[in-house]
Amino acid sequence: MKRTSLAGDSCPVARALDVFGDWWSLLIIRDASLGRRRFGEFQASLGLAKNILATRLRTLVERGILKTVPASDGSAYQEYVLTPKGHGIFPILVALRQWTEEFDEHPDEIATVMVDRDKGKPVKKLALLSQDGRVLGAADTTLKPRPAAKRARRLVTA
Amino acid sequence: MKRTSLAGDSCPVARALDVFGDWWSLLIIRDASLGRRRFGEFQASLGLAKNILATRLRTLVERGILKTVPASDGSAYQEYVLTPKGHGIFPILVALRQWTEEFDEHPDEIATVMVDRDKGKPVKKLALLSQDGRVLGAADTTLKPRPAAKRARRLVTA
DNA sequence: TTGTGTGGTTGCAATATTAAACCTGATGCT
DNA sequence: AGCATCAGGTTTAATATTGCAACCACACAA
Repeated sequence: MKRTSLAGDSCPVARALDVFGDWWSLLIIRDASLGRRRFGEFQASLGLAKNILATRLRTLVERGILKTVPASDGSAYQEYVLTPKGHGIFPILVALRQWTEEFDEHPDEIATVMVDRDKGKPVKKLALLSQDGRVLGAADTTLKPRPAAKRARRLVTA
Repeated sequence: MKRTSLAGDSCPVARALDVFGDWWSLLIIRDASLGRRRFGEFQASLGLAKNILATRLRTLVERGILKTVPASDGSAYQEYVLTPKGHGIFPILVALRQWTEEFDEHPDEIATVMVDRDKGKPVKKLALLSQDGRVLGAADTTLKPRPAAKRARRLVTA
């Protein structure tokens, strides 16, 4: 009767959620992407129980989202930093942010705006483009079965 | 000792997660965006317990992500469809999908590819652009305090 | 070497998830 | 109309996860 795992699911959305789709993981990742690195920083920032934080950090490391490195201040402690796989989550954070900016009932409670570092101006909305450069909305897309490509090997060996 | 709510948080990422950041909601929304509408369809597709599905649907309706409409086949049952606020979640689903496509260890287990309906070709990666059209990565962005604008009213009345 | 901060682990109470049984109104069949 | 069945839930009870607080070990500072 465990919480059902989505790890084996064929839907890529479900597979992503299986990795960091729980209540806290994305917030930890957000904090990490803001430069937080230490256990105590995460705990203070998120206000979650220490045991929960400990297990989340452990599984995020196991799953290759975070890695531990020796503390940057020379002390014997360790720090948690994003791997490339973890940095790849950035667009998801942006998408979540932009959804709130557009649809939240109390946008005045949002504390920050994402700006480009160079000019300091707010970024544009994430754009989904076709290969020939058209902007696509949900209605302009469909899902197709994935081309078999590598899966063929299994059939060959069978 | 309830599950801590993120509703009042000032971070837009947290606010979004508070609305649909639990284990099942995003998958229900994904299904809805694929055209599933009926309780039984969701249940069969997701394989979750019916009581959980019932409560999730109820809260998603309460929060303005889904709305109920009379069944499209003329029967007396109701169906669940996305509101505009719900359709706005589409980019988040795309971002999750693309993360898995890029970083999953077993990409061969992904069943589908998102293509543009016109040409049938895979869509490009979501792009974050500055106002002058440069492509931005995480490192090219910062967060700035939100311009006070409407918040001023509170200060005035104080 | 005594004290304090960091980074956890452990135990327990509260809450959430799950599966399965049950219920109710709608639909279909004759 | 009368009966069976289906869609869409609710209820119940077992199990799992969360949250809090107390505890612990090591690092570091005086």
